[in-house]
Amino acid sequence: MVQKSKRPPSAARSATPVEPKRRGRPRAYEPDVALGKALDLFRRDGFAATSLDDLSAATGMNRPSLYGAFGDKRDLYIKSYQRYRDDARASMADIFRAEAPLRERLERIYRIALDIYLSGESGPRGCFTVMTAASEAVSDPDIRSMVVEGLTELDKAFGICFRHARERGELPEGADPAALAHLASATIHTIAIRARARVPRGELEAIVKGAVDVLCAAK
Amino acid sequence: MVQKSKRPPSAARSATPVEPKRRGRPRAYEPDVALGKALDLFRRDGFAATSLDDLSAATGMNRPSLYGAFGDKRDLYIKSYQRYRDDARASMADIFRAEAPLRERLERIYRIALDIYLSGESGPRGCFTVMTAASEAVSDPDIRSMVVEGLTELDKAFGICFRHARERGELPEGADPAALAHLASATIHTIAIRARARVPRGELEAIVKGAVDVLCAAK
DNA sequence: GGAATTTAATGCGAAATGGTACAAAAAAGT
DNA sequence: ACTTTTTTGTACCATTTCGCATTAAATTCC
Repeated sequence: MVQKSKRPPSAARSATPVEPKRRGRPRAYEPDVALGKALDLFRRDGFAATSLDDLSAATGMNRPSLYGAFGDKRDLYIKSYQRYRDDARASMADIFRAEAPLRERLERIYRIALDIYLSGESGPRGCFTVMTAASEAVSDPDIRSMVVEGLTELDKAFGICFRHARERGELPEGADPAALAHLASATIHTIAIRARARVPRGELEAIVKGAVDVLCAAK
Repeated sequence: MVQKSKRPPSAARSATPVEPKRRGRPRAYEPDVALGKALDLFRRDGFAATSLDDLSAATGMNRPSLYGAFGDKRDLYIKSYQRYRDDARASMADIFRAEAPLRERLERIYRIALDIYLSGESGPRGCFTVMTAASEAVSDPDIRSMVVEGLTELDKAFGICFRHARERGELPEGADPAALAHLASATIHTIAIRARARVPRGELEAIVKGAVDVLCAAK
């Protein structure tokens, strides 16, 4: 009894306009909700320490249903990670796309990042990529390529920010957008790690402020 | 048959001058060597995915011996982590203590870091703190305090570097040593993560170079 | 109402896991 | 030679783990 048993009220998420009248017994769960619960668990405990029983309890689906809906444990892990990346990308896309001064854009990105990393009922959940996916990346090529993709995507988004800023005169001509972008990504990574170690938000914000100051005043 | 069965040739490590004639059956393993093997495993697979059988096979000790020598799995994990931190600290201590120009010190630190993160027979081993300890930190207060300690230790060491550099005129008066130190730590963290995702050394070195350029030319 | 279809629920089973009991082995002391 | 002490090696136990086979339930189509 984890999920609410509402069925009629349209779709829970975006791309499910009208259910086209399924044939057999109706599902007792909403896949998107279940995937979100699985994501939370994987993010908290990692791949190995999360059992199918845990996932079953959290999603409200019994194991065979889980298996039928998402495949085996690794499939579910990968789908969870995809979902995490989609969510994270969506929550940052607007800011990266917006036309705002460099400092403001950075501050907003980092605020979002802190929200993501620090949320969680049983302690800060940290970043999926940093905390568990990177570990799996060594031995699993598929996860590895997702991690690399995520990392370079962030680098590129920051890179565009800094290039923009340089063009607008917010940064001197000699500034190196790629290097600054890597430092901006590194700041994301360092606060993800520290958040997981329960460093309080105030300290993380101080670290972010220092980083933003340096990045906005580069050479 | 993992460890070599040499007994007489003095001590393998530092603080074991002369064995004072132990009473019972002699050990078939050298604790330091065994701990190193355990460390490698934990670093590669994390806490949950490393089984006592794996540890037993890698160390050449059977489970009861393991248990007797190091305690239960968590004890062994913590001792492995302590060993890792001791080793890492030792390999960087000289550089942090040396009187050298800022850029040179940074470059040497990062070279050591890359050596540590990229070594490993079955893929890059990454950083213990970043890859596995931080994950455990949320739920285990002891591990958490070790992680926080390690992070702040690195911050402080970098902080001293930058403060020194400012006093010597390598950095302008307005430079903020603490902020720069956090960025230097963040660079350590980002290369640890990327190394784990098998990003090739060349790319990591490029990231480091860019970071060093920015940090040495701060405001 | 009955067949077809899709899902839920129960539960099995083989393997792995963390931990330990217990006897045999190897050394030192007497 | 015999006891004492310490470690090894085998085997075991209770639990957990993942995956699936099978049966029961709920819905649509005819």
